[in-house]
Amino acid sequence: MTNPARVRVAPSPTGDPHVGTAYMSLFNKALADTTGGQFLLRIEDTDRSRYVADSEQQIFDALAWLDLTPHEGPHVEGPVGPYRQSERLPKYKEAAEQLLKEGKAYKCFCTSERLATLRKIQQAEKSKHIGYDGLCRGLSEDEVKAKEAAGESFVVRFKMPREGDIQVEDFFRGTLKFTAAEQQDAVLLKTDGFPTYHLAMAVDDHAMGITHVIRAEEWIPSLPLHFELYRAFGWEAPVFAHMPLLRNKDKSKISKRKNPTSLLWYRDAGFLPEALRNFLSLMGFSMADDQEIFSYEEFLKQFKLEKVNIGGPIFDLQKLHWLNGEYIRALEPTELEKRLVEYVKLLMHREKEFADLPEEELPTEQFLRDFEQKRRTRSRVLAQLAPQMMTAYETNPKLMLPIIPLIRERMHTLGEAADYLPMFFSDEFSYTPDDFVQKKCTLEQAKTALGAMREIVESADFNDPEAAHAQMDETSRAKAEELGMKLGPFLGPVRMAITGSKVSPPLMESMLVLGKDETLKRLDNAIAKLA
RNA sequence: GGCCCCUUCAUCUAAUGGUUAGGAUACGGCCCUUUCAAGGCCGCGAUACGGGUUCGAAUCCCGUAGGGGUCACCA
Repeated sequence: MTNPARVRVAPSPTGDPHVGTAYMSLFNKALADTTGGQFLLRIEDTDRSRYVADSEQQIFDALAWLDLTPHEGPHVEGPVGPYRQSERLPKYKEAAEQLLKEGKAYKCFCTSERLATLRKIQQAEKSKHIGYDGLCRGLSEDEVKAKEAAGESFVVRFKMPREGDIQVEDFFRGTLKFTAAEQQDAVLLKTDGFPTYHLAMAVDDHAMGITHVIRAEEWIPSLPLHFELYRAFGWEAPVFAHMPLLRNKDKSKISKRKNPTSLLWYRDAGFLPEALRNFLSLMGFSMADDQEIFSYEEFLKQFKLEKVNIGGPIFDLQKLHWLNGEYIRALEPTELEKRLVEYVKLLMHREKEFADLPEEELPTEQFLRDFEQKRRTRSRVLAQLAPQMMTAYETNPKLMLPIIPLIRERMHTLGEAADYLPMFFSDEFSYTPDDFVQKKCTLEQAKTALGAMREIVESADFNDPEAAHAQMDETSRAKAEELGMKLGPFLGPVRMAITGSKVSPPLMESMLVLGKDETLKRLDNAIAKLA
C-alpha cells in the first residue's frame, strides 16, 4: 500500500482560472484520493505587479465547479496555513537569511539595467550561456557592507554548484542530468523583499509536507535549481512528476489565442463540469477497458500515476463537444432542467459580453472559429430571452420539463439550447412568405398544408397527448398523400408556422407542449401572413 | 542558438518482445426518420526515418529527423 500523498496545486492569481490548473488539480487530487492523502491549494501571489484581485476567488470557484475542491487551502481551513504566500513572507525571509548565513546564497547589487545590457551582449555574441554572470558572487564582505551602507538595493541569489552534474529523478522520465556549470544563480528574494517562486515553493512544499510535486513539464528546466535548493536546506526533496503540457492544435503550449484556456469560457459556453473533468482525465490517461466516459469515482479505481502517458496531448475541443453531448443526454430530464435554468440565469444581463468578435480576433482553427461565433450568438439569444423565460418559469414551474426530451438529443452544450428554446417562449417570428416555400412545396401547397393542419389540430384532443399525437400523425400522413405530397414537404410550412424555423424539435411533440390554443394561434398567424 | 523533454491513425489513446496494431473523436457511406439531431451498421486511417540486439521489435539500444519546453527581481 502506498503512503498517503500530500500534493498541491499552486496557481498564481493573475487572471482567469486556467484549464491547465484544472488539469493539474485533477491528477494531483487523484493521487491524494487514491492514497488517502490530501490535496492542497496554495495561492502563489508573490508577484505584486501581476496580481488580479478576484482571481483567487475565481480559482477556488472554478475548482469547486469541477468538483475538485481542495482538502486544504485559503478557503478550507487546514493545519499548515496560511495557504497564501503573501501571508508567509517572514518564512521566506528567514529561509533566505539562513542560506546567506551559511554562505549558500549571496546579495546581488546588480541593477536591472546591467542585467539587461548583459543579456543583450550575450545574445549579440551568440553566447552559449545566456544569464547572470555571477558578478556579485565574488563580492567581499566589506564590499557588500559598503554597498548596503550606501543604500544600494539588492536581491538574494542562490549559489548554484559550478562543477559536475546535477542529477534529479523525475517520476516518469527517470534520472534527468543537468550540467552544473550551465545553471545560473537564480534570484531567491527580490528587491521588494518578496520571494521568487523558487524559494517560496521549496519553503512551502517542505513546510506543508508535500510528498509529490505533480506539475507541468515546463518546470523541468528549473528542476536542478529546486533540487539544489532542497539540498542546501538539508531537506528531503519530494517526488517530482512532470506532466505533459496541454497543447494547441499546432502542438504549441495551450494558449488563449489558439484555444480557450479560461475555465469561465467553458462554463459560459455550457460545458458540464463533469464532462470537462472527464475530458481532462483523458489527456494522458486511459482506462483499461477502453472506457471513455466515466465518473471521478471510476477514474480513481483505475488511476495510477505510472499509467500517465507523457506525450503532449492536443486539446481537441471537438471531442470535448461530443463528450459533453453524451453527458447532457445521460442527465435525468429534471437534472438537465435544473442545469439549464442555472445556465440561463448565469447568462442573464450579460448580452454585451457576447458581442460578435471582429474578424481578426476570431480564432483561425475552423471548428473553434465556428463554435465561438455561434456561441456568442447563442449566448445573446439566451441572455435576451432570460428575463421572460424566468418569469414564465416561475409562474409555471411545469413549463420546462416537457421541453427537455425534445431538445436534449440535439444539444452538445447547454448553450445550444438557444437554437431550440425561444420558440417555446415567444411566437414573434420574423419569417416572410418566402420562408414557407420550401423544397417540394410551393406557396399554394404551403397555404393548403397550413389550412389542413389547422383542421387536424382543431379536431385533436390535446388532453390526451398520446392519442392526439397518434391521431395527428395519422391524419397528417393521409392528408399529405391526398395532396400528392410527401410528409416532409407537407410539414415544412407547418414547422415554419409553429417554430419559426426550418429546423426544430419534432413538430407534433412541440405542438403538444405549446398547447392547442397557442398552436392554432400560430397557424392562424402564418395563414394570415400568406394571405 | 544552448540546455532539456517528447514521438502509434488528422486528434485522444490501447497493445507487460510474438495482435489481421484495438477503441474513441473527426471524416465518408448506408440504415432509421417529420426538419435538425440522436442512434445502429460499414468504411477510411498510424507504429517518423536509419541502423543494431533478437528466432521474432511499435515495444530494448544507438543515431538522424521532426515537434515542444525553457533560457526574468513571472509563475
